[in-house]
Amino acid sequence: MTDNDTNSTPERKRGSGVKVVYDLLRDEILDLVLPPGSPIDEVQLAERFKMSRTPIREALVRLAGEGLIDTLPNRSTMVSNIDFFNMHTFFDALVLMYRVTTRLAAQYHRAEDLQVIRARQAEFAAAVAAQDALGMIATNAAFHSAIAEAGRNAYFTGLFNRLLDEGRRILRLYYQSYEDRLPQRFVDEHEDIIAVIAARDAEAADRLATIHAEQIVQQIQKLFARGGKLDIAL
Amino acid sequence: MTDNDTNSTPERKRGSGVKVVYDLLRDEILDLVLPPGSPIDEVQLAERFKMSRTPIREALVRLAGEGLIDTLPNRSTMVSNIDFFNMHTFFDALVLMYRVTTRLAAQYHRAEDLQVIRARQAEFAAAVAAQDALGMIATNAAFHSAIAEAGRNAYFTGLFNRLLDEGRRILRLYYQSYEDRLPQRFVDEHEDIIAVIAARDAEAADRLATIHAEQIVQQIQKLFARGGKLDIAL
DNA sequence: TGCATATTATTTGTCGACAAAAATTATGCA
DNA sequence: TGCATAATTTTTGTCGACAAATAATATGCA
Repeated sequence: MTDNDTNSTPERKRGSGVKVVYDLLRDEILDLVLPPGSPIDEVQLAERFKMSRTPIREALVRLAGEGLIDTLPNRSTMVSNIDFFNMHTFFDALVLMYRVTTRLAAQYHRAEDLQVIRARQAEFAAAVAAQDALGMIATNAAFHSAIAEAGRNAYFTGLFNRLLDEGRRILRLYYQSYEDRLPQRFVDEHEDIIAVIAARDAEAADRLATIHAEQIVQQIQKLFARGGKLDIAL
Repeated sequence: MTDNDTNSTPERKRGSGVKVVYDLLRDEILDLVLPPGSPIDEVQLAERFKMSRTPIREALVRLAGEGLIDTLPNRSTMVSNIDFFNMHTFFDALVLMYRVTTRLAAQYHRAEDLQVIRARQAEFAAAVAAQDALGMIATNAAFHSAIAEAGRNAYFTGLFNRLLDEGRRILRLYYQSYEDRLPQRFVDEHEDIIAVIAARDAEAADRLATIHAEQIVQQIQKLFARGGKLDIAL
């Protein structure tokens, strides 16, 4: 099965290889196309992407740095597991980042930020209307990520985006069982959040974000039963 | 100065190369041995560590993932700059993480955690007594990192350790000018923090951590003048 | 001399190959 | 047959080399 068939230029732009592999693997992991525990084979990926193992390995190192894959020293690499036992730490962090980023957005956003946020909200509403579960997950994350960007704190957006990624995996699990559910309320809450951000009301933003975040956390917790939440008043 | 002296086996354990390079470069960056803007030359590092460019590059990819170095696509790599213009985002994140990690430590710590924390505090006190500026910076970070570990939230400890790293660079700048200063108060405040953690008083832990964090922030801000702070009540 | 273009040099990204570790299978002995 | 040891296979970590991309330098022309 020699593959030097008719292609004249097997050329892809230099340096683009890692990004292609990284982006695709990342999406496949977050969408559970590669479920937790899936083995990652360098040689196999090299064949699949028609490149040597070097750029593949660089992409894997990056993914490992973000905790999306786990690498055993001299042995196998696999998609990292979802830590159900410590799920509460995820919820604690998610709620706090929802609050902080929304609050900072109310304080520091500029006019153009609101346009982006409203565009994301429109996409989310469209996904909800279309009953597109995967689309809802992705656009919801994009919506809140846009809010975080308006807050202009790279440390918070960094952690938050990571949490949203992990949430994408968890929600993917969730929506596999429930399919489509409780969406319209989220759309309405998003509108309220946009309003208080536009009004630069940091306290209200904090309050609404808290409610919004705990709402979604509770929905997920119904599935992965477990008690207690971060007792932090702000 | 050829150094293939008497050693028969120039062999270093397989897979250990990246860690050596990563750890050393990381320390040199955080201690400002490699100041922001320093060029990173792969070939030069390969010669220095007597290995090929492959493990060097992997170490660099990791460092880039943590934001410690910046990589221009097809061109040079250099130690990332300290973003003085957005220093307030650093302070906001640092204060919040001080609070959250200390609060969680009060809630979730175990007996053995306190032993570790007290050991770190002893090391910090020793560094203060010895007027060892570099030691103070490192042991102070280790002390708070140990508290964060006791809080058992990997998301928070991840961001916090990153902030402590960045703080190590900034403090290194700070202590270069002021040398030794205001240390005993920090030692005392540490003791108070340990006490409220041991008493499992989350509210007090939050309060003391806030004061402690803002204390250090204000000291640094005196140098890098700039107003405003995260207006978040908790 | 001043500037645009061409040549050279430097550095990065990618490749194929080899060796070390671990896993897997085979072999030998009781 | 059962188990310890040895051979084989598989997969990872490392290496040296080459080519593309950029920077630095040289060349030619007005």
